[in-house]
Amino acid sequence: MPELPEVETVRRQLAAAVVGDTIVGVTVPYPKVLQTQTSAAFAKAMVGADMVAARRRAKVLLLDFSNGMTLLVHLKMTGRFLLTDRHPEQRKETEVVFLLASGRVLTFDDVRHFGWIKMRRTHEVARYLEEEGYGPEPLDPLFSADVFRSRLALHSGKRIKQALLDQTCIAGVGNIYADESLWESGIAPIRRVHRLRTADVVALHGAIRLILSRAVADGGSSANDYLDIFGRKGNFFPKLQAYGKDGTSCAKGDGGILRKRVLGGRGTHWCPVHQK
DNA sequence: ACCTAATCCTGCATGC
DNA sequence: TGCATGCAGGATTAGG
Repeated sequence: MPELPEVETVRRQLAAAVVGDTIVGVTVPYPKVLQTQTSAAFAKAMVGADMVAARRRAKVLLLDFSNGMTLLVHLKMTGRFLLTDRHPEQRKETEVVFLLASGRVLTFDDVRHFGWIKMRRTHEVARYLEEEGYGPEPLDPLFSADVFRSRLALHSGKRIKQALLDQTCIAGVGNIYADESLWESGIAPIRRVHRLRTADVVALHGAIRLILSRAVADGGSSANDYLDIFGRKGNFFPKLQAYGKDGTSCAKGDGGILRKRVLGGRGTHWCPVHQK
């Protein structure tokens, strides 16, 4: 399920491979994915537009076009862009097809139809994001432990796992990297935020940045469905130490057996020995 | 203020 | 083999 590292990987690939190309045709086999336009209006606006930038905020891709519009794309769990040299075989999960001037085809697929695409004027995107209230970008150099502490203070009564999943607290962290960061920093997911000591916050801050940057460097994790725009899996999955590791012994070497329980509706994995 | 359940949706794993 | 069940989950929302 795409989180910051997976979305960032897709962003980089689109920036390198698609920016500069021009959309020459659009079809929308699954119009419900478009949250702000009809298929006809969408196609009319996009045909002839050049992709001029691929940005990201939280888990949202921001694709800027020369027509002054930006596509905001959320992959949710199974959304994916796929870039191919020639027109792909028809797939029932394909939601949007972009024909490019280069002759290549970019599709947006989503088996579970959770993802969405919105269109906004590029100059209004900053305001849109402001209204969504996303928290700081964890890999931003300005995201210090102090900033993290002040964000957490807005969620003081929650369990730390749920604060990490709240995009208004910190942006881009999802279920996998929340569990990994808590495992790395030795904090139990059920801990209340206001019970965290400064040293805990500093450790967690460092763990989030370390793990997310490593995962970005590895092209993300393919735990279930994630594929990049070339249909390849990410390389970080084998490096996960907590997610999906329930029943196995803790890699910290403390003799703990990782457990799993549902917390806030999300499968949560942790080591009962070193995570306190 | 916080919690859980339901919702959206399909594929896959499990169990009988 | 085939059928039913449940589980996975990002984010939002309704209800407790």
